[in-house]
Amino acid sequence: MKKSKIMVVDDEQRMRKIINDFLTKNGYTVIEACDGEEALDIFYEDSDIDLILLDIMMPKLDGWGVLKEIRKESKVPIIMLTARSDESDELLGFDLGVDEYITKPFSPKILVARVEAVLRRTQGVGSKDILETAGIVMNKLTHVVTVDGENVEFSYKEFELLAYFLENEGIALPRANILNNVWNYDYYGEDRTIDTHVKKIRSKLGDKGKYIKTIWGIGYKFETVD
Amino acid sequence: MKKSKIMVVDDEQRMRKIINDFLTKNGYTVIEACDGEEALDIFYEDSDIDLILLDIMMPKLDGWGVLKEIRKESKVPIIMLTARSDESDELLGFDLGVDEYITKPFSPKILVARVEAVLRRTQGVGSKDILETAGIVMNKLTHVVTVDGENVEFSYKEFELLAYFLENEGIALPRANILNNVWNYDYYGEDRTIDTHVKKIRSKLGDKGKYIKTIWGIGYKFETVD
DNA sequence: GGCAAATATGACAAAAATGTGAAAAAATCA
DNA sequence: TGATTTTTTCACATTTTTGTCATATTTGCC
Repeated sequence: MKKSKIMVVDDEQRMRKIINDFLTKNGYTVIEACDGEEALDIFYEDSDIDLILLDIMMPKLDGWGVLKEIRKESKVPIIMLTARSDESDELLGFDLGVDEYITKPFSPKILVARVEAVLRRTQGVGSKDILETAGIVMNKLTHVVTVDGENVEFSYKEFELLAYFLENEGIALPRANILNNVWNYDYYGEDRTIDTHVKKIRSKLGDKGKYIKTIWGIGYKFETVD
Repeated sequence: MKKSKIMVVDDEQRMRKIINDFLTKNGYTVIEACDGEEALDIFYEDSDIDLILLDIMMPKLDGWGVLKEIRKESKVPIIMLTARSDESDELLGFDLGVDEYITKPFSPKILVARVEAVLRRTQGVGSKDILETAGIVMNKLTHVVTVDGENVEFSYKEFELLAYFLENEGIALPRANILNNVWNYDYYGEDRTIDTHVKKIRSKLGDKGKYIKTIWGIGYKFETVD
């Protein structure tokens, strides 16, 4: 299996080194960022980061800021590093999409165990090939989609686009992002092509077509709320 | 059943990676050695190796040397990788206790088939030799296919391709995957060759040809649903 | 409400992918 | 070697998908 790439964001050089060493020893590829802004820069540059270890207390942009920013357009798993175990912090974080907490100081074993657990949870067999929400089941392996158990045919592009929506459930996706992720990078056509595909997907989804919300002036968002 | 551990000995990094990938994909544990001396070191260290894939041409200590050395004290099954099919080499090898030969370049299927055959011969059990679905029966050992009891002739490539389909029943197979798994790794021909073979297989399967579904923009899928 | 901008929709044409038959190339066999 | 079989390529027909456009509708905002 491919080595997972982990970004460690912490302002203390020593802490970064400790974490880096342990993760590297356990077969992970590690990238370091020393503050929130750098973390965002790296993240936007390098799209294949599998997990982020994020310290809360940092200069410039703190962990919460980074978290919010990233959650606007990605569901990459994030583990927060917190100095003390503060319950209110944790509650806030889970709402914002934190996957796990590690309280400093921690043992290397805990670190690796949590990282592995989160990665297993997020990229484990099931979650990778089968997307499921609100009665819509997409099987990427068999390339079959069922809506409330009924088989529905999707063309290649439609399939890819719907998959992208489901993989980013709850996230507002600007047209530019959609083009970048579902179309080839060398596609220079109209934005509006997306609209046409969305139209077709909505109609094929029947009742559930409404879950593809239009975000006026931005793009679309898949959300299973009425 | 316990995963078999296989040691791959070859000086070419690329070759090791190819073999490693395919064996790992097929559920084996793989250990790599990049020359004869390293192979012996590893073998003496790690006593529970179940099979060795041994390249003949290597610097320092070549495949024959490793073979002789290991045969002094072990009967571990050994498959030799040879660049060309040289009969005198093969005869020499069988005398020295070679279990099988694989001539480069080889297809992944051949690799896995030989490995499985040797392991079966040496450790018993195993049975992935007969594929059967919807009235189509393929015997990989005898290379005989029957459709509803009627014998149908398939050429080598057709047989391999159909077997690949049956082994992956229900899974959408991209053309690239098909090429990688059914053709040799050094095949750089057209995608469309697959189409031609599919055409022939479909016609030979008669009614059941329809079970090879076309997945537009992707490739094919074998599925016994109408 | 009315206006401007953005999105939805249906129709259509362009583009892309596949099916097919035949010929070329390669491998195999006698 | 020549003949035969298998495999690959090619050209063209066919099918499906995809993108664009014109028009209708909706939305945000004054």
